[in-house]
Amino acid sequence: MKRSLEHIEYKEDTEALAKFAKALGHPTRIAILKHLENQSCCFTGDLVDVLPISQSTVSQHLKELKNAGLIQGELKPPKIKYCINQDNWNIAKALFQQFFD
Amino acid sequence: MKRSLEHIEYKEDTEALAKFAKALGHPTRIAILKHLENQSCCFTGDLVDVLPISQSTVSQHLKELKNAGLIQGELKPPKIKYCINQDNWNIAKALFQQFFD
DNA sequence: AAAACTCATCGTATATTTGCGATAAGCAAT
DNA sequence: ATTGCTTATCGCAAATATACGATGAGTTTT
Repeated sequence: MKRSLEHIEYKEDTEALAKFAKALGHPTRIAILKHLENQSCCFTGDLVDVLPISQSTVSQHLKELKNAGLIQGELKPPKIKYCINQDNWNIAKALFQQFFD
Repeated sequence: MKRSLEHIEYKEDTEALAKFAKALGHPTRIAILKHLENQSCCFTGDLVDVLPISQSTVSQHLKELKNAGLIQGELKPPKIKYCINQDNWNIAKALFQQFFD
């Protein structure tokens, strides 16, 4: 980008929807969320077993989903249990529903 | 990416949903689609007037939405009339609905 | 204390995305 | 034919995203 200063601004809902959509914009992350929907929760290792990518890459995708607010991690030493963040999930759901009429 | 060969494969629905989500993953493109939903159709110039970015950038975003199948362009010389592609829109809608339960 | 296990982070390489101005392409009107 | 209008494409620069192996941090078990 040439214009690094001055962010382009949009309405709050537009930004929020785009942010959620962006987080969903990779098949690995869709696969992770689908898995979490079934299992309701799971550990990172479970995902590494299921997905055709390395552990570090899985971890990175989890981080992005966490940043977007779609999932949350809970410490269950020595593992970490990931679940869908229901509050934000419902917000995302509502935004997409509204968007598609 | 280090592994440029051999694409990682996911289920068809997962790939399709991710592709649509990726296309929606930018506020400008959300804004464009929202505008098209209201107006049902519009010209590129209308969007350039409304959006805070240059004409060439608007054109690029339109191209991406077209590649994703979410919109289609119709020649109305000397302008181009863009509309939502209802068929694919409905497919996307169904995929998101199903995804969010 | 040491070894083992689980997961995140770092460093790196490459690909893709985003944005702009400039230019080209297509058509309409003069 | 030339001009003007509308939109796409090109060429570039900078930012982000994607992926990996290696390493680190934190626990648990031995």
